[in-house]
Order: sequence, then C-alpha cells, then structure tokens
Amino acid sequence: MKMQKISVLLPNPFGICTYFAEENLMPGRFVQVPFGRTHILGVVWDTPIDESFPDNKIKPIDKMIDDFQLSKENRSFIDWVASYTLSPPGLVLKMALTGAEFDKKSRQPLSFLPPIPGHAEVSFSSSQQKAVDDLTRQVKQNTFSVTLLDGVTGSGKTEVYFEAIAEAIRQGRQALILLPEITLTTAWLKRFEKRFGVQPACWHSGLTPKTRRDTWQAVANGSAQVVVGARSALFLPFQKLGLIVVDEEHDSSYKQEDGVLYQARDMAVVRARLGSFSVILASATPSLETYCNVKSGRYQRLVLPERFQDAVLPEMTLVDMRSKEAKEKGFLSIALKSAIAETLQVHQQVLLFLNRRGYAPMRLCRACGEKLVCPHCSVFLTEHHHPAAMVCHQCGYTRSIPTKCPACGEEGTLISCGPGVERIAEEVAEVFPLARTAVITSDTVSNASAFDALCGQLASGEVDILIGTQMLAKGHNFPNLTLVGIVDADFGLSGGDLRASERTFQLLQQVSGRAGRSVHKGRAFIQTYSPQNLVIQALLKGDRDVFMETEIQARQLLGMPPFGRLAAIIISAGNEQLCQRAAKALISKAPFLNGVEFLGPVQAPIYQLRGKYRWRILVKSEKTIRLQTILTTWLAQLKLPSSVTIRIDIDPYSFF
DNA sequence: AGCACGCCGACT
DNA sequence: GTCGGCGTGCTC
Repeated sequence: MKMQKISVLLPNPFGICTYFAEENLMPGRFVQVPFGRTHILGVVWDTPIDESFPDNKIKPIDKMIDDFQLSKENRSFIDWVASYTLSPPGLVLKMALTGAEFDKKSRQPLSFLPPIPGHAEVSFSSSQQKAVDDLTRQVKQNTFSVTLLDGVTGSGKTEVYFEAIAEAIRQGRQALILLPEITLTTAWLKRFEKRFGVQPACWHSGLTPKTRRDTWQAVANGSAQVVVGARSALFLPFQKLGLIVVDEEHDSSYKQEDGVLYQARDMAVVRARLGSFSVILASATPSLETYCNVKSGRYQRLVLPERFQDAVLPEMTLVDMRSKEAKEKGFLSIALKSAIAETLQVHQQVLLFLNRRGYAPMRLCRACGEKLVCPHCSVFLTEHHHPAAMVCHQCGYTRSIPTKCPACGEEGTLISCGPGVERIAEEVAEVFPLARTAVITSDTVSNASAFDALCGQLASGEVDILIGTQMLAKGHNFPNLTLVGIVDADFGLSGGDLRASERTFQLLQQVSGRAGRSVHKGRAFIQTYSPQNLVIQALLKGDRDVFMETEIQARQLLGMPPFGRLAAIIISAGNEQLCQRAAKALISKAPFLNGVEFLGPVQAPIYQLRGKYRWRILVKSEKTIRLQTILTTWLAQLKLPSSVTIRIDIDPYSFF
C-alpha cells in the first residue's frame, strides 16, 4: 500500500513532525505515533509537509484513533495562541490534550445530565430583563460579540448570564464559564443547579485522572453542554461552543504565569472570534483594558443597577495613620477599634482585611540588623505562627523560627516587623478577648469544603470578627457583616507594577463592598499612610469612573497598555555571571526601530528566585506594531548557552 | 518537555 | 567498589 506523508502536531516543544500513514488523514484526526522510545498521542495538523526532512528518518504512525476529531476552530485557536504568546504550538496542544486518553476506557464513565434551560422560571427587574434580552439575542445571532456585564455583587449578574447560557443550550451549542478560583465555587454550583436542575461539568487542576478523562471526552463528544472551569478549560476540545462567560473578568489570576504565558480573558475573546459567538465579561470592577474596549466601542456594555435601593455604598472613613491619635500601639487605629466595639455591641460582624499571610512579613535582629532571607530567593522570610515557621512565599522554603540571630548569635534579639493576618488576630484577641474570630487565608482554608464550612459558621453567626486576605474579597454576602476594616490600604501601591493602582482599587473596592449588603448600613474604615493617594481618594468617593479616567490618562501618556504593547524578556540562570552576560548580549543585538523601545536589562526586582538569577528586559512598542515579529527576529540572532533560559511574556502582568 | 547517556562525590 | 547528582543531546 502506498504510504502518505502527514504532518502531526505532538504535545511537546517539538511540535510538527512528519510521519507515514497508509491513507491521507485529514487534519484534526488523532493518531498514536512512535516518538523516541515512547508512543504518544498527536493530532494531524494543517501544516504543509516538511519536504526537506529525509524520508529514511520518517516513521509510520502506530494507529489512528477514530473516537474524536479536533475541529478546525480548535486547531486555529491553538495556532493563534502559539503565535501570539510565542510558545511552541506543541505546548499549547499539550494544554488541550490534558485529560485526553483513548486506550483507557472508564468502566463507569461519568455522565453529564443535560442542563434544562427552562428548569426554573426567573423573574427579573426591567433593567435585568433588558440585559437578558440583549444577551440572548446575541447568543441567537451566532456572531462574534463581546459584552461587559457591569454590576456589583447582588445586582443579579450571575442570574442574567445564566439566561444567555440557557439560550446557548436551546441552540444546541455548548457554553463555557470561566471562574478565577474554581475551588471555591460551591455556592456558584448550587445556583447553577437551582437554575438548570443539574450540575455542570467542572474543569480545574484538582480533578482526579478519571474525572478528568471522562470530562475531556464528554466535552469532545458534546455530551457536556455546560462547562465551568479555570482558565485551562479554554483549551478543551469543544465541538460546538456557542458562548463563553468570563466571570470576574478583571481578576489577575486569568493570567497564566508559567508554561505557556497567556491571558485567559483575552484568549476567550479570540476563541469567540474564531468560532463566531458571544463572550460575556462580567465584573463589578472591570479591568482597565475592558473599560477602554467599551469606550472605544469594540465591546458592548450592559449595566445592572443594584437590585435593592439600599446597600449601595458603605460609609467610608479614612484613617490617616500618620497622625499620632490614630494609634497607641499595634496596627489597629483607635477609630477602627471603637468601630469594632460598636459593631460587636449590636451583635453585628466585622471583617478585617490585610493582604498578608502569616504573622509578620519580616524578622530583624535589633542587635546587628540582620534580616532573615530565603536561601534560594532574594526575599524576606515571612514569620508564621500557625504552624510556627519562617516561610518563603516565593518558593515555599521553610525553616524553624530561630531563637538567636543566625548572624551575630545574640539570643532573643530577633523582632517581628510589620503585621500579617495572624498578628492582627493576636491584637484583636488582646483588645476584644470575648469576640470569636476566624482567620481566612490560603493557609487556613485550603479547599472548597473548608471554605463552605467557614461560610456556614459566618452565616449562622458563630464568628464575630473575620480576619483575612484577598480570599475574602469574593464570595457571598453576609447580611450581618456591617463593618470592614482595611488594615493597610497602601499595601500593593508601591513598586513599579503597571497595574498596582488598578489592582489595589479593585481589591479594596470589593472588600469594602462586603460591608452592609443588607438592611443594615455598612461602614468601611480605610487605614492609610498616604490619604492623598489617587486610589485612596477614588475609593473614598466610590468613584470608579473618575479613577479609571485618571488611570487611562496616565497609561496613555506613557504609551502603556492598552495604548501600547509590552513584552517582558526574563533571562534566568543558576550562574550569576552567565546570566548577566546573556542579558547584555541580548540587549546589544536589539534593533533600532521607530516606535519600539528596549528597556533594560535590569536585575529583576526579585533578583534570585528558586536559586536562579534573573535579569529583565522590557520591550515597549506602539500599538500598531506587531511586537512578536520583532522579538522573534531579535532573539533568533544569537545562540545562548543552554544553561541560560529565556522567557518571553507578552502582555506581562507580573513584574518581579 | 521527557528521557536517555555520561562523568564525578558519599555510601552498602 | 556502586548509587546517584544533574549537564547536554536527541526525538519525525
């Protein structure tokens, strides 16, 4: 029989390889092929055959797999993401094949019951109904569109986009909902079940291999009609995707920070464009990028006003921590402490927010000035009391809390600097010994059931004071929670991060919004050392749009995204000299081009991370320039030692 | 990315 | 004398 050559994309950095097949297999077919000493799953790709590759090195495929195909839409998406992020297409395919296994058949495959679009009849206010009508019309049209669903918690965003999902199901198409933190969504799943009568398929990193395999297959064969998942769900092999909802679209966890570096919210829009369907971006505090896209008319916007007249904004009080009367000792101001006392008096609940895990962010020797740092990273070790240890928040390195200074050997001279949530809990216990407190961080609440248990405790009034990190920003409303204290509003404002202000504003606005979503009037106390700061002022006035406009102006002036393009080049190596030399070599080859700037190299803010030294180069260009092409030609010019790794981060979110 | 081969330190 | 560290080389 005559052998045909086919191009197969493999789920590894190699990507496209040529194989022999007995027939001309069409792109999208799954095949098992020999590769090195192993046999792996690949997909016949659209790429032309590499005729320069010698025939005698081409192996025949093992077998073809008939169960599924990877549609043209999915293949284009993989190619698009690869070329945009400058990642090998094979690594993007790998994300799409996580869970794909064909030889293993589940004995009892998980079946996903079809969601029932008309399971529950929902009544809407007139503005909600208008949004529902708009969104369902868009889903019906089967054309590409992006809509920002703009409304605070409690405005009925979820219920509104549920109707768009119902419409997609009625159209016989699949729907995908992306959520930032998939582990803490029991409440969301309950609402879904109430509306549709069944649970949707879930996709996240915590799935068992069996569930993963079953879910992958159910998505591929279309029997899973609705999938709710973390960002990686975007790469599932949907057969007839008709809607993507990105909930909490501003959430920075949509940016994948290792492996293939992509922004799931943006890629959702790309996926929808390739498949000609609608995307709904839902948020109470939209990202600046989305806000700008609405302004320019690229995205539509539907605003949901509060469902109830009350509970609009909590009463905001700024506490200037520079003033002497603000505090006597500790980290809670007199004003905040008396507000806590008042709240406890009337048996209402308090939330204290501090975005710092552990007891203290640093330990310092007051005899010699030594600070405890991580042996693998250039950061301070955070002191934790529960359990007691010094922990590196970058790499996880853990050691005991020393009793004497490791540098000068003095006994008892190490002091804890600054507060973490545990230290706030300690102060609360001293000042309010009778109050029942709970500390909520990723250290204390590691999974969905723990979080649910805690929500239950809070709802039933078993907790008076909740102390926690940003984990508390989201989640349901507690009607009896009427006071929010932001312990350190300035946290996150310093540092050269492009989105520091934006993120802080979003976070603090969400946290303060936890107060008084109920019949009771809510109050928020914001402790700050920089009361004149734009973010703090905007927060105080609750004026999102003014904040956004000012931030837009600042970014526009600097040519920063979304008004310009940005890529970060991170050069890392275990050998310090080698790393620096590579960085210098790279910059020396940087082309001189109009509208493109190469900034750096500089040592990364966290110079040493997990034992690797790191240098950074930032490339900034005008919006009209395709940065990827420039980067590829630039970086192809020189061969670096194999012990030096280069990472390209298009549209970077992290700058350390 | 895996997975091999290959050349130098602490153990039965 | 071996087990094993991860440096570099290869996979259609």
